[in-house]
Amino acid sequence: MTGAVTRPMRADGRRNRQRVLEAAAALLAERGLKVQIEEIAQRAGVGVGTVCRNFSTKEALIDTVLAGMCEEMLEQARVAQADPDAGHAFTSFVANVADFQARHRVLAEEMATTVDMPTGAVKIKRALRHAVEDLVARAQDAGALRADIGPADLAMLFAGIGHAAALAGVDSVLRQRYLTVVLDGLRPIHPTPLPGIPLGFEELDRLRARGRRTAARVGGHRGDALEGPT
Amino acid sequence: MTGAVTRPMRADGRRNRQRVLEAAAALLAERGLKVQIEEIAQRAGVGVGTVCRNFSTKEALIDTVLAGMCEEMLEQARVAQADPDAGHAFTSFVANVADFQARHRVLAEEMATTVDMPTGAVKIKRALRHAVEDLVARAQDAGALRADIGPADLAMLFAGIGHAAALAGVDSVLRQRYLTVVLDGLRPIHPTPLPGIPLGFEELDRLRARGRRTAARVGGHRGDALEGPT
DNA sequence: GCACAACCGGGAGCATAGTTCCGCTTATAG
DNA sequence: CTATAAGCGGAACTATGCTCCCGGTTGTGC
Repeated sequence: MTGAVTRPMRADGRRNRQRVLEAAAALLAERGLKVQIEEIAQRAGVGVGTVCRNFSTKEALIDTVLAGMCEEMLEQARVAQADPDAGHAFTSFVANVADFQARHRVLAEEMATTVDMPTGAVKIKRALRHAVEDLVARAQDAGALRADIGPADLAMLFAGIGHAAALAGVDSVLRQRYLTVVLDGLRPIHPTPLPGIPLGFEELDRLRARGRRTAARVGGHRGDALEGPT
Repeated sequence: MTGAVTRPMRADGRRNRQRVLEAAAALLAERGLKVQIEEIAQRAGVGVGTVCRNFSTKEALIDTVLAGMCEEMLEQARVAQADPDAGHAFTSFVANVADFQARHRVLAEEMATTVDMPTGAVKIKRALRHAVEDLVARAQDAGALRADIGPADLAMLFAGIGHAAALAGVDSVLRQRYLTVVLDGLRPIHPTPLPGIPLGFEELDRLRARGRRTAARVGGHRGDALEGPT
């Protein structure tokens, strides 16, 4: 499958690649998509050429980083699935994802502006979806989650929470506040029925495929502008 | 006060300026911040030169558009304030803002990525803040809104909702779903107390000022993220 | 109707950021 | 130890998009 058999790749090369990946992850986490290749190279202690040799394009690099993050999330989903208390499994998973998003600004941005999952992360993505479907279904069976919510609804809400979390930045207390509000809204005791029907991942995909065309990977370049409706 | 008295500005010039503003608003709404000046010019039926003469820079143009949007929001806040039912006033205002954000992708994006308020919209912003504070306080007095929420908390949640709404795109039903979830979470009947204290606008400002340039320097703080309510 | 200057269009110029290329360095095999 | 080529750095190249400018057009006052 790999060319590794014929040529094991030089040791220092492999090390550098790893350092680039780490530097990229760190910078993407704290600065978002607008980091420059040169910065990443500098942080990794290599030249830009090295970065570009390992990752033919900036997008490829970002995709690789994101794929790693997806794997991490999947792992958290697995942990949650192992929890015998379905309600707790669900809330803790949601909390972990929100926390994760807050720490990794890129992810939040990605989920915000675009939608394609990158690279060969397709497999991971599918696994993640199944895990989420399972967590949702079990939480609903256990009466810990309102029944009119679908797994993809959750994905959308994740995006929203992650967004608020990103704004809250380092303040984990604020993050918890908003997470709690949403979780309260997801409890089954609520009188207000949701309009429409629970959203599945297929519908979400269809919806996104349609609504996109404006989604670019490396979005706005501008640094500053406006504040909210405060 | 203005120089308008002495020099009425040529009629066609004024008309063109207006058309540019409208084109910009439309394109920003549907495509976000990454629209190009040239596109705007084309849509307005003028040359790029005309755009740049009226608005010295792209940012200035966007700021102007945003200022207009803020005014619109303020108007909606006023309408809500006129409602004698404090609870209904609150929910309808929130719904309007979410809807507004969904229709104007820029606003959502702006709220997402940046924070500085542009232009001389400062006055409008202040008025908007006071209106929101009033709406929140009255809703809480009326027992329609949980007491441990501050007006700035709301601003943060707005951002989250707006984000989810932007993802939902044109689908207003989906928008309604997520809005309902959050509104349910904001009801006062909830058992889960929110951590921290209600967020005021001053704290929000401070937080934002800090968190912006000082990028979230988040190492791996503890392994266990947020805990589910109970 | 005429003169003046405000306004217009769109191409040239400039800044930014990603990608490519090439001569030098250095790990690795024999 | 030497030969070889993988890997390295960073300058040059390229592409994109905002801003400025100039020659022509057109509204406006007389």
